[in-house]
Amino acid sequence: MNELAQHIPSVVSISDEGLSLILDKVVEKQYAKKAHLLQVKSYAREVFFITKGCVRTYVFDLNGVEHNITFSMENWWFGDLQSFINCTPASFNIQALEDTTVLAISKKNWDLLLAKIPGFVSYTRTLFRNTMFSHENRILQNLSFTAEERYHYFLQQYPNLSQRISQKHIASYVGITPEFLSMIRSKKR
Amino acid sequence: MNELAQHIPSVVSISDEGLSLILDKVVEKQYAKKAHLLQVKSYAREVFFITKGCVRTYVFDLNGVEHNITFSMENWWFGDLQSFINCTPASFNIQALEDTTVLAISKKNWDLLLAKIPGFVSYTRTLFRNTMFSHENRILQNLSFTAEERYHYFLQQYPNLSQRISQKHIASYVGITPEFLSMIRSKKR
DNA sequence: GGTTTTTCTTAAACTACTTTATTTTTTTCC
DNA sequence: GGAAAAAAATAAAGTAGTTTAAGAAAAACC
Repeated sequence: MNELAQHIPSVVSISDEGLSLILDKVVEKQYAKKAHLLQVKSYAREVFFITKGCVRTYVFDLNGVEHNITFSMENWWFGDLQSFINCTPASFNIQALEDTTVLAISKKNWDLLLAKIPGFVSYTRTLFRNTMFSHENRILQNLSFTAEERYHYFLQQYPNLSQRISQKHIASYVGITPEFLSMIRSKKR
Repeated sequence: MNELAQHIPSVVSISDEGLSLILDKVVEKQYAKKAHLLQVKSYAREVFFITKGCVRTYVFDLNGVEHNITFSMENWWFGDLQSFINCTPASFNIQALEDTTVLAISKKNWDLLLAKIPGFVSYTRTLFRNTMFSHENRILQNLSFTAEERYHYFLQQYPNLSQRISQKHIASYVGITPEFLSMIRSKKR
């Protein structure tokens, strides 16, 4: 829980009681590499703060091809917020890419914390905003960058992650084939 | 103001006093076709609710090429939220594509309404969420759709807008050249 | 209302990226 | 630790989308 106890005060100012109430409401869970934390069409009953490992959020397109939308690693929140907040079926799959430890919070406790702890309201608002801003940036990258530029943007946005996950997954995130990513990489040396 | 007075209660339940206080704090403004409501590097001191006309939000990439990020039309909120909320220089340009009437709200009044009116908090939270969800969808479209599919997605997401704005701007939104959009369109008949 | 400017169309040559296929390297797992 | 499976590299042929150019249509503007 330590990681979350440090993360929240680094984003917003919050009372000690508020912080410990939040820590009270999260549950540690472990997932083996390749395990799924969420599948499309099921319900996202929790969102997660990751303390160890990494996960990918991905979808299948109409042709059955997988596309990685985001990666999440230590000290990031993730989940299918759309499904979680509106209680609708999930549109994303989430899978552990390494053995992964998370802190999970249920919808009931989420709403309870929002109602009781003003610091949690601003904390989550900040998280949402940042997510929105990074999405805006990503849309822009996709419109204006070449494959090679998008790959380098990935490298800087997810430092070290390229050593931890397969190129296949990076290529899917960047929006190209693994073969073409391989070409880009070999050109560089 | 009428349009906004109808829009807010269609999204959240709100007291009559709350609603009229909000209407009190917005200012109607007019912009001629081609006028700019915001330029990159200036400060977004207001966000806007559009009652007549339409605008585009766009950027220049590193090669000086314009890319349209979103269009906004009647009954939509728009603005550079990142700049508005964090008081940082804007990263977007916003330009009227028709003679346009908006209701503008300043940061000061925005914060005042957030503090005073719980209904405004949930209203804006809903708007932010929807924006986030539509961004997620757009990222997915960009990764998995062909140019032709993205064009048809534009047509259904912005009904009627294709009759109001030039194909040049649609092509830029879809992420292709006007020439290729012209080819896609001629193929269809 | 006619001139200028912008937008749209069409087409040919070109390029960034994909597809398919084969081989090599790395990882998984009993 | 060795067999099987998955991932990565390389290369040739194919395709979606770009570039350039030039003419036609529409819109903008004194």
